[in-house]
Amino acid sequence: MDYLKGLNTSQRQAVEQTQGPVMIVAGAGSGKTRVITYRVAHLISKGVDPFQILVLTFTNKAAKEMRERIMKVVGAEAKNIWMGTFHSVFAKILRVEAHKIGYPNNFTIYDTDDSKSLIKAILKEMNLDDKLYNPNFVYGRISMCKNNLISAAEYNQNEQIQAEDFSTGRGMLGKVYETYAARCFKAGAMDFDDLLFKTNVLLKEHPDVLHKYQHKFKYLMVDEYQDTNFSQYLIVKKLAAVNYNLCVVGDDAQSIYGFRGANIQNILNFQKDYPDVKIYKLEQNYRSTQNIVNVANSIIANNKNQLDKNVFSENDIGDKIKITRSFSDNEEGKSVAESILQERSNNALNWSDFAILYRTNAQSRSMEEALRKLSIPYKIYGGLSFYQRKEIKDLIAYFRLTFNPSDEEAFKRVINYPARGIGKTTIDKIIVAADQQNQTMFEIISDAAQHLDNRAALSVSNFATTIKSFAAVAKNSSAYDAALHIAQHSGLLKDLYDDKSVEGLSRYENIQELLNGIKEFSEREDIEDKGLDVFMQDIALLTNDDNDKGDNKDTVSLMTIHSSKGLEFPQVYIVGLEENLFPSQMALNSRADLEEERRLFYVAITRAEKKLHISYATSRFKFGSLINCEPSRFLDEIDPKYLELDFVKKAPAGNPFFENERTQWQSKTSSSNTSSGDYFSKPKPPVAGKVKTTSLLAKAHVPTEGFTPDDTSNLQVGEEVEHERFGFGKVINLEGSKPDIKATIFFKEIGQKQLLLKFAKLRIVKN
DNA sequence: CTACCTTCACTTTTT
DNA sequence: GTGAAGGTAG
Repeated sequence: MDYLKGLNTSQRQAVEQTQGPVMIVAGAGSGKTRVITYRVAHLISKGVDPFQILVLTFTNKAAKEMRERIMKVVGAEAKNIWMGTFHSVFAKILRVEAHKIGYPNNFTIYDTDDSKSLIKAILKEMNLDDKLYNPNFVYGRISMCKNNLISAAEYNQNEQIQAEDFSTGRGMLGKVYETYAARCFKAGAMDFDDLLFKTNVLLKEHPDVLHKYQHKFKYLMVDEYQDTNFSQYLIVKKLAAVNYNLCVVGDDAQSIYGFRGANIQNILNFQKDYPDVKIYKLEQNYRSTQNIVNVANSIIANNKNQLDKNVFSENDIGDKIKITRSFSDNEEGKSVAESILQERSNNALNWSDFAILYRTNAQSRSMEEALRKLSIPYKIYGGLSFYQRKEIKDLIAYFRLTFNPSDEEAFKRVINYPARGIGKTTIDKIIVAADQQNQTMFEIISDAAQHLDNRAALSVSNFATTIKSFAAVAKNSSAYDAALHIAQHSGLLKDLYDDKSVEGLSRYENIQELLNGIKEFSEREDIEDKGLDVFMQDIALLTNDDNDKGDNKDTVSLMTIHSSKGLEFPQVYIVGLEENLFPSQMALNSRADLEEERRLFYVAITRAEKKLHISYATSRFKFGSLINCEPSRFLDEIDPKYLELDFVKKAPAGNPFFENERTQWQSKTSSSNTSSGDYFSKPKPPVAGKVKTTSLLAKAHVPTEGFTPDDTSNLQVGEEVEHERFGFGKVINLEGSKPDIKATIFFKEIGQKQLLLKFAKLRIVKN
């Protein structure tokens, strides 16, 4: 057992304790992944069938990485382990069992956009104010309910919830939830939360199914246990209730998904659920310097609610943590980019040794700009994933509709894209008819003549025929052939091809890339059924990093702190340490939220191996206008002895961040303006006050009194006309023939315009 | 019905 | 500053 040699005592104990409940409390950088990897390898080497091992992770990235590492130890057998995110594993199980709870096994998975769009539609149909019933709020509320296993029926029966809703004027929320659930069901669709919620329903209502999986999975492991919500907690608890071989791994200090329903109590209370649990603490950090670990500890010490542990490092003491102040977000980007350039050449590092971490995706822009100006290669992780791009979602919507014509969101997405003359009025009629007849929208258009007048009925039933023909083609073709056929015959490919703008070109390329991906899938030899329907099944669960073709280019990494979890870099820059940004403004209302932000900062700090840089700006653009920023309270929580401030010669007594803010800021500004070698456009001094844009149409033309449009069918080039809003102008060209004559008119106030004479209301000015 | 223009909301984080 | 949504001219 070679692999056991490389482990320290507690790591090794955790690996060898394969029976019964086990909790591993793993501090940051303490070799957690190693332990899980070896524990699984150990199980297999002891003769456990990989098919009986279930490993649940939180992100696709973690699952992928772990599988690769296990593969290195135990070889190809690792492929047979059940390993994946909660969502993907239970989606896979539901694909087998869904019919037992009334869903088709080929159910669609609604992503967040689909869910919100459905909620908006429902609010509109119910005539509810979408300010009061903000779709984001409603979605969050429904999501929270599902994560806590509160069904729509229970929601409506719960007096406390009802009272609360009525008191805030949102008495219809329960009805919205109910309708939303019913519409998803009707569409044969599950949203993200349903994948867990319905798994719970399945296990509860079908003891035989529960029994089957309890016996199938003899060993369970859950990574990032601190991030589980109640729904996930209960699934795990039920599945483990026969064999009790449940091992959970986590770090309460790194619980950062509370906003998504994660319940930190799940890990804090694990011992209560399993009194005979064996607990192992991994406290030695192998990743970071002592300075970095100490800073992280000094931050997290400000939180109250946590498991007792003492993370330490025996690595070098290392450099102090460098704190940089800039006067604007752009300046911050510049200083980070310059610092990377310098650190790289001083220490002979690669670009990939650097990461820039931020609180919100919006912050990436100023960083990107600065990196680009210095020709530093970078890659942004997260943000809009490939599969969330409009054109990709459009094509996938066609696929979805092909296999599940009930899919309402896919239907609405493509019914009139590319344009086929089916407008809002027609769609509204379809919705009403579907509701009245209790049929799906697709059923209505399959029988269009019944519900619509001639012209609309024709275009709509053509659409239905097209989709049905796709289904026929898909049945007998490989995924790639089917996908290509659909892309072509839906008109989508042509529509994108015709768009020669820069964005249009990139959209077309994206579609090509998706098709290439499907082609690769079609050519895989490890899968038997290579139909497009199989390719489609989990596409909603895929995220950005699943599309990476493992191209290990040497680039600086940019990402949010959330997506950096589990990663490590020699040098880390954490940017935007400002009040209302980090901690986020949304987190200032409760102690629990603020503690979560602090844990987030802890996660960020502990990504760094050798050197940590922190920066903040005293002003930044938000919502397009400039605001002033104060340094984050978290900075004050760091013991100054670990810090190096590059902007204060000698740290003033007391709080080093607030003192003399103004004078320091001014000296920084003037010095940076005089510094040479400026690759940047002149730093713009922050302009106090508003930036006003003057609208061209600010003052509309006031028509001459008694304005009445003339008959313009015989209008001639050179004549002067007056338009109600555009003012006075001269006809400079006429083209086309009656009644579709198009006139080019030069208006004095607003410039040239093209107008169709049969519509335009013009008065001919007589000289 | 479509195209364009104006307005407004948006920035927490992800499966 | 950006993208979606709604309004309105053609």
